[in-house]
Amino acid sequence: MQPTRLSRDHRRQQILECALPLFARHGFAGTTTRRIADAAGISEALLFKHFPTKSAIYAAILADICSADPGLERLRAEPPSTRTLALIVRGMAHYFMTAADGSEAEGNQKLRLTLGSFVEDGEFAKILFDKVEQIIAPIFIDSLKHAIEVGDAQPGLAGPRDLFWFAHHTVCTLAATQLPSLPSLDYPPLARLEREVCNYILRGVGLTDAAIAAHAALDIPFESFESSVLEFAK
Amino acid sequence: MQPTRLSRDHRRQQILECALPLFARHGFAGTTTRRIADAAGISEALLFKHFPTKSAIYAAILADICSADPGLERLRAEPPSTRTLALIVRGMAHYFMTAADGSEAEGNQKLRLTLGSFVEDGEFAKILFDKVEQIIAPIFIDSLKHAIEVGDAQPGLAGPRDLFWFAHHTVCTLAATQLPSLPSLDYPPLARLEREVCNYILRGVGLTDAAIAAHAALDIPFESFESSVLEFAK
DNA sequence: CAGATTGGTAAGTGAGTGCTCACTTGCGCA
DNA sequence: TGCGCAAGTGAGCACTCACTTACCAATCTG
Repeated sequence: MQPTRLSRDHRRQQILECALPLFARHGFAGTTTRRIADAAGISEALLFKHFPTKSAIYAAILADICSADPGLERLRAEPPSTRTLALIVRGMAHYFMTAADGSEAEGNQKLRLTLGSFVEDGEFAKILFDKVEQIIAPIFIDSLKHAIEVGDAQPGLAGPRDLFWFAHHTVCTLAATQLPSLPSLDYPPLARLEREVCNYILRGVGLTDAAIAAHAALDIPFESFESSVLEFAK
Repeated sequence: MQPTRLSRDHRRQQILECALPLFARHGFAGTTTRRIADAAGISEALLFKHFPTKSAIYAAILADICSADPGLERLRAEPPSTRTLALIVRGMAHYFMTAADGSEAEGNQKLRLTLGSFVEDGEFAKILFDKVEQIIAPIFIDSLKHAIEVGDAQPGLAGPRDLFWFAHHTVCTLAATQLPSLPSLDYPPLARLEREVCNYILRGVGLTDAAIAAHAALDIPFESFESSVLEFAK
């Protein structure tokens, strides 16, 4: 049969794209180079002409995925406000829930790799979290501080930065329970669950019930975190 | 050298105990039967006289660990109250935090297996969560309902059962970030972090700041979830 | 069109995998 | 005391692992 001849960069990229779902689903040890080669439609030999070791493929995937979070950076320009805070929480919840839902989604595989990273050395999770802390956390923190000044929120025991991560943690495991084909926990339908967990988080963060109610109008259907941000940016 | 001759049950149990940390740290695919046999100080042949396959060893471990949660059932007799609610949340946080801390702790390995289960088929997580829902959730739910009646808490969008799991999710990922030898997130010292996250959860669950403050006295040092329960039971 | 470069593979390599077999050792009990 | 049987093993099975070697066949360059 005729082999499809690709340029070096294209082939490399194709290998990574084919390997990602395998590593995400079966972990590092559970993924063989033979299966990666099969998925990419090439021989193992060619695989090892592009990457010196199996570990190198894994590392390249983790590096790639860390530097690809489009749409989030748009939020950085938004003014700190209670509304922005509610929007971030809502967007975060939606992002994680859709990640768990669509088995082919990019977020799904990112979540799987993150959970796997916890069990291993945690390095991937650390890199990813560093990036999140730089990009999203500041807006959250400023918005929460603003909400406290305005009287929409009451200061709590934990600082805004820790509260941001607590919010993240809540939706992270929540999404994880819905990740397997057979969810580990029964929950109400996604749309309702999303609103429930937002309510919990906003309360936990210190927002008053009045402030939460005032921003319940945000409960418009979002297509994705990015699109919600775009919508708000109008 | 002289082999130590054990009875069938003893040997079987010993194999499981030796295999648990290996599966927890390296996953199913990453753990070899040779290493298990080495850890148990026996030959691979003997291993396969006790278990027909490697999978059977893994399954036996998961089954064992699901049915071993001492101390929790004592809580079931406690009267539903705001104080009990605060105690459960505090105990849950402490249980997860110490699980992440001590690398040899039983909770550590349970957490690792649970996270791994999410990435795989989620079956182990489902079994474990079913058990938790039967044992701990009811006390939490009754206590929260009681707190609402008494005026210590305000009803929220989510029902008590979902709120219980939200609380669990928060501490679960929190613990996961502290699990690797190199934590994925920097946090304040354990004792403070524990109080911070309890504050967040109790707020999220709907408790008024007054009620939370009233039960801040629970912030006595706990040795473990079990001991905290025992202490309260006096 | 010669020749160098590059994308690509068939057919291996030693090391290691889960698992088995023929066999030995030692304890409980008649 | 000696026999039966369970505990225990060394050696090696068939197979898979990550990774190499040796060799094509296109394409580019002059």
